[in-house]
Amino acid sequence: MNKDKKPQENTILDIAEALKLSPATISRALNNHPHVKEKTKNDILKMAAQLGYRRNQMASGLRSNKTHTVGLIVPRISMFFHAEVITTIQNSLHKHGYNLIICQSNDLLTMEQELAEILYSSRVDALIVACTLQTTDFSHFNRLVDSGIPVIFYDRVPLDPYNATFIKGDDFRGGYLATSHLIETGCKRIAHISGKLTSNLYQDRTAGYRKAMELHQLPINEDWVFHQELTHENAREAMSIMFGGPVVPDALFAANDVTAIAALEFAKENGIVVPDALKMTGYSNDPRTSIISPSLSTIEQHPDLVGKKIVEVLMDLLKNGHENAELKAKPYVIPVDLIRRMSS
Amino acid sequence: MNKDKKPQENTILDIAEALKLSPATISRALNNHPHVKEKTKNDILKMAAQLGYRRNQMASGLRSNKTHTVGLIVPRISMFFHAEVITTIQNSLHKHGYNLIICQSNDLLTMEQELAEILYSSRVDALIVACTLQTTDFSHFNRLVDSGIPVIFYDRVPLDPYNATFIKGDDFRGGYLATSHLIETGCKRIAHISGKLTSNLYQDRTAGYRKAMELHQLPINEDWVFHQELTHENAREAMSIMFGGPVVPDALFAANDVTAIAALEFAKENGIVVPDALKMTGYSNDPRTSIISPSLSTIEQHPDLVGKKIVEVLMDLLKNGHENAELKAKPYVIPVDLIRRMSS
DNA sequence: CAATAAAATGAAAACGTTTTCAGTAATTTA
DNA sequence: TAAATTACTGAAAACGTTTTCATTTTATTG
Repeated sequence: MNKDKKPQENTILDIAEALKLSPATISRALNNHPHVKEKTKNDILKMAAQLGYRRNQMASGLRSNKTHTVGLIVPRISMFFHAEVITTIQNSLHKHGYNLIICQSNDLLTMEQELAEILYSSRVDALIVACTLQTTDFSHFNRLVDSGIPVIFYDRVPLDPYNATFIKGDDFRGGYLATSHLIETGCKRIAHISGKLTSNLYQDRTAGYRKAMELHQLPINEDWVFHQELTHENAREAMSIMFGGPVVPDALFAANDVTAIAALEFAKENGIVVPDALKMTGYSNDPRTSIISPSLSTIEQHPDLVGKKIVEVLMDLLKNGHENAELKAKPYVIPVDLIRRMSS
Repeated sequence: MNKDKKPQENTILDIAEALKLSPATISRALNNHPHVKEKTKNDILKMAAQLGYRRNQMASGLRSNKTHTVGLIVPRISMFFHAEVITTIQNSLHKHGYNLIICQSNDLLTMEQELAEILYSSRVDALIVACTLQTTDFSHFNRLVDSGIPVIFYDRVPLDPYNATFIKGDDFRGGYLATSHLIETGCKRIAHISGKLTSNLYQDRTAGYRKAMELHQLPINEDWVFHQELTHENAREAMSIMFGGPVVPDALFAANDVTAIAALEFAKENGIVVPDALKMTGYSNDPRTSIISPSLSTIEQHPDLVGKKIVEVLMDLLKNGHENAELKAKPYVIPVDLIRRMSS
């Protein structure tokens, strides 16, 4: 191993000196700027490799005001959907030569605000955000937006018109598909456990549910429509309320898989046979839904497509700046699909 | 919103000018350097807040050679264990004022090498790595180590003596616990599906298995010990080999949960009743293991403890430099626990 | 072959901090 | 009160790039 006193980094100046060229030329060659002779460029590249040169991102960033780093704020990376989206984003960004700083808000608004500040002062070139469920005010992103840093929202996106790009799944269609499917299998008394309506996700999924019911002229029992935090416990609670009554549902559309799984467990424990007595669908295609028995029907959100689209839009934004107003105007909607399994 | 032509960033110079002080003093105050008068410091802090000042990390990093950013290379963030570890790392680093750049190698050695290069040139202050299963040569990290950048390995760690800190689960004990448990429930013909022995993980888990068998004077049928890539398909293949023979195992210790789940599915499909005819344990406590029926016994690796320890060691390394040779000498081993469930 | 245009290179000034060294103000000591 | 400390502040030089503008070299044209 290197035993020199100073394992000094080789800089652009070292290359310049070795080749009797100016640092300016070296810089240009390294960024393959058009106006540098082919031969000199090759020489420079060769020498750079030989000296083990690595660009100092900080110096570069300081001067050019570009970090080649993108920030990401997400509620929790352990949520399957997000993990998949992140993976895709990361891999595609990598191809474009960008780094990704991933931050978790733990679904806490204060954390989200703090992270936005930090990423701002880290001078990320762009920011990708999946909001907290509580986020209804977006002023903590203003700083970024005002500074001309592209901010892209996905999945959980602003409800009010906000001057940023966003990419979302077709939650309305998802709700509609899930509910229609249950109706087609012959169910008439369809319950729905959903999240708080502060989030676009649940507004849309619920709207899809209502639309499907309406189209098939089925009445909605409002006692069977829940808007609550989608935890395991809340799901069991809702189930016990519904199945404690005189009339019980014959189907359940759960707005996420955690709830569906909890409901299924409750059913199994209480002798409610799924799918005979109760048919069910979840939402997100969490890996657990295919493992549990009976396996759960659910909605596939195509996290890979979401991730791809995010990067695609992002690169466009970074290249062409914000001139392209059209880009910001229209939200991108990623299609969803129903996955039929044993539970329905 | 700000409609000025230039929403210019306020710098340290703006604060200096506003307060008729020198930039040096501002810098000191902002880094609460001891030698600055309490009153001036307060003035400066107040003015900084008023001007909405945010330190420019790149300028700061360029000058001080510190980025306050830590790199992380991990095979896949969607693996439950890693997702949990990362979450803990991120949250604790955040408290210390550090950012985390998370990268996925997709379990590809070439990717790992490339990422190490990139993170090096991004000048991360430290690097945390969970290696690829194929990684047996670690020279791509030399560059970092030689430059004095702390490199910490966890989970999948170098086998050969390598000049870096590492933190691992007690895989030997995990293998031993799982196997002993199966033996205690009365099993005698215990099979073992494990990963390739190029990784410390499987070397140790297998060693634990062998030790337990030996201590209880049970013979090991080497046809029932598999070392293969731990995929769904391979697991089913192994099962079909074992259960195609004249004598069949009465227990299986699978070296990860994916394999255990696949094996359990195979058993269910082929009328092998778990746990009556076959008892099983997995490894990692993936959320799916508690959902599947029968629920799978497994080994809890305490990802939160792993994450905490990583950051603890890292901070020590960053503060005290590498002088503390003792730190590097001894590997940190995080305890594991057996979780008993219905499958055994 | 001169005149001009185009291509390739260089000199030097940024970018926003931190830090060394020196200097001034405030405090203590003799 | 002068001398010697100590506490605080400032001037200026870094850090390693990129970029503007000027300059030199090379190619093209009439």
